[in-house]
Amino acid sequence: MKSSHGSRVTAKARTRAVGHEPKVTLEMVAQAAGVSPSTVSRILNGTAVVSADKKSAVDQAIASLGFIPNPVARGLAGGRTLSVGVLTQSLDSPFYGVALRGIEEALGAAGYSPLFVSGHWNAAEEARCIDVLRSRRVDGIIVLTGRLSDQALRQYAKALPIVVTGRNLKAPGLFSLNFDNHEGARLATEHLLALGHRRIAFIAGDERHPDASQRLRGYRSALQSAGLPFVPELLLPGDYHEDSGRLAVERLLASGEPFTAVFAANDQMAFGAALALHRRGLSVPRDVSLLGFDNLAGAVYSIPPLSTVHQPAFELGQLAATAMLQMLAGKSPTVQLPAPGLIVRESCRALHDR
Amino acid sequence: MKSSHGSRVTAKARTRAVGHEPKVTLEMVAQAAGVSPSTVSRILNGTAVVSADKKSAVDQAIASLGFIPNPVARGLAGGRTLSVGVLTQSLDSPFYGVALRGIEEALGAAGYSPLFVSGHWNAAEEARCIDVLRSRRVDGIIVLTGRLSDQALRQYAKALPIVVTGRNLKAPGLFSLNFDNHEGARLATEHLLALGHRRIAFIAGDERHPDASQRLRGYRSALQSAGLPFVPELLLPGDYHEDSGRLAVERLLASGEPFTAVFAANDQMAFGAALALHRRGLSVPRDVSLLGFDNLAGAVYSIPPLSTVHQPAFELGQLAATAMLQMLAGKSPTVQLPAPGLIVRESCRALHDR
DNA sequence: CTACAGTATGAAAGCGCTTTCATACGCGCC
DNA sequence: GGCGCGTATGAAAGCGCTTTCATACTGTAG
Repeated sequence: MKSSHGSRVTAKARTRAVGHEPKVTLEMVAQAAGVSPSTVSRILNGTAVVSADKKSAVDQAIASLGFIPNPVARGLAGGRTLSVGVLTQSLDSPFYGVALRGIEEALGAAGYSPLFVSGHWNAAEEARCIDVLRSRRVDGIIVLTGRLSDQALRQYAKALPIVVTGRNLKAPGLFSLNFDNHEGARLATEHLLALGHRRIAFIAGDERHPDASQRLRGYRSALQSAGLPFVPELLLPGDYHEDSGRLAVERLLASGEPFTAVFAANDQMAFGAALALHRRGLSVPRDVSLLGFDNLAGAVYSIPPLSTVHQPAFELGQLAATAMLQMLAGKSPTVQLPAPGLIVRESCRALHDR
Repeated sequence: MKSSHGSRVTAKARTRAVGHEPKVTLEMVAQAAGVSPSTVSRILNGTAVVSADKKSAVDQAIASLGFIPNPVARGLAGGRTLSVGVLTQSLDSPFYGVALRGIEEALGAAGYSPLFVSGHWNAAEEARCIDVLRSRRVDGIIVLTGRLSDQALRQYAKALPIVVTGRNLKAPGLFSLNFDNHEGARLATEHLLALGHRRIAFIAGDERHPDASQRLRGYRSALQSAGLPFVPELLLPGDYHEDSGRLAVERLLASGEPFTAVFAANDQMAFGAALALHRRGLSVPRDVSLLGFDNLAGAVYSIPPLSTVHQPAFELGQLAATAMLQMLAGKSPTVQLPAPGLIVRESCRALHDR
């Protein structure tokens, strides 16, 4: 640091001069209220009983000085940072983006801040993200799906409260919030069945995702309940991205396998499928019925508007955050996700022939 | 995960199993390397010259202990937290989501973490967000558009480096990164003009957004250059959301005003417009040509694939972060956004008649 | 050979808060 | 009335790091 023109200017003084922030500290509050810093801290955190008159004096000092506790100092001293880490897979996912919003809202209302990191569906990267979060001393971590092993998660939960979505595992310090994907897929398939469809293609998601395999099982179990055989040729692999949906339909069309409906394991693949159908001059729903899963914002504006299974992304985020808050407060989470529901729009039609 | 030979459990693994972090501190590193904490800190930050042998001893101690500096303590002591605040408007925006990913990536590569907050297009809320960020001692703030006044931004920049997108203002400690919306809209309009369209409707964005009004001006200036009159009836108000696009087209259709093309100031409104057209049995591009702006991920999979102006959201984020990093390093940012470009897909057709 | 810059390093003082720990002050009880 | 005990409060010790400030130790000029 260069010392400047003769006069001693400390870094601190300089920041003050430039930055407008008066930087009120807890100590100043204590002084103004005529009490000790410990007392102020106790009032701030409700850690102990203080006499009513001191409390009011401190409250007043806080108000008049405009004191805002420094979360960084708090984090160092107390071990709590009032921040919770959120491990998501990508920030720009149309589905998880909404969940993040839910998390932010619920956390913010409680004075907590979320710290988002993206694992990009890669266990090693996710593990690195968790390390970042822990080094930043978050008070807890919300894990949105991802590929970390249950084992790893349980491990983390020993050090820090964890809320995880898309899994079913119980462990101390660990709460999981799961959506009934099986039921959702079953519902969707039944809808198609009820409309008279018998040859329903299914575009699956990556089977490493538990939710993807659950959806597949839901499809199969609806078929089975209807006494219909499972036709392997109608099961197309996908990866939850648009392009895999497009490819799947192209392959299906090329195979010559007859079908009257396509059920995609998520909306993004349904969008891709719609494009492939459109390119072949096939109209939805006249020639082929199309059904998605997730109820993304875009589903309303696809052409035609896509029928789909509603997955409550916003609530998912909100509830995950609520559960975390409950754990942080030492309570045992009680939240539960709403049941799946079908959203019927215009992409499926009833078959009258056959 | 690396596999260890045999069934040996490392000490680290064992401590983890107990749920007790090793918590290596700088002091332990110092001790292990036989130097003082100050020296370790100096090596970590490159703040001063240290002899080569001590440096290597420290480096080795760091590696073998697996030391990770505690950002919280760093933040308290040094005033730097290696985190930068990002004020976005909503986490689940298809456009800004991508920008956030760019920011995360560029920041992460430099060891910084982003702290996202959403202002929801509300100046008061944005101001509150900025306060949160400052109380968390971020080293700088990236502001993605928003409604804060230039004045307020300049003010903030006195205390903290600021990078802002979607504006053109110069101030000390403030860097702005702007996309040429006017040119983009001009380009797009010219494209329609070149295809023979003469009655081009324009669905505008909220005029309070500088970019929205720039796009409108681009549209008008292209019209003017072509010697075409500006028809007020063809200018429809919108708010950048899908539904306003739908409504705009419905109103336009109801008005009876003839038109052969619709240029929406962003893709989201174009999607809404497409739906309204579809509902009226109008085909894109056969009956009406449709052009968007932004080149959202969904534009590729809309039906038909939407021609649009490419706005480099990812680069925008990346470059904003890079600029911030440069400012943080005491340099003056040099980054610049790429020029607008038209993405021609299948939503516009050439007019041969008339 | 002493004196004086110049350097690498260590000791120590914080950063702003939380949390023991200790102290003084009642209070009821035998 | 002395003893123990519970209670409100303050003093002080950290949390893990950065950053003066001071100190040995160079090397070189006088």
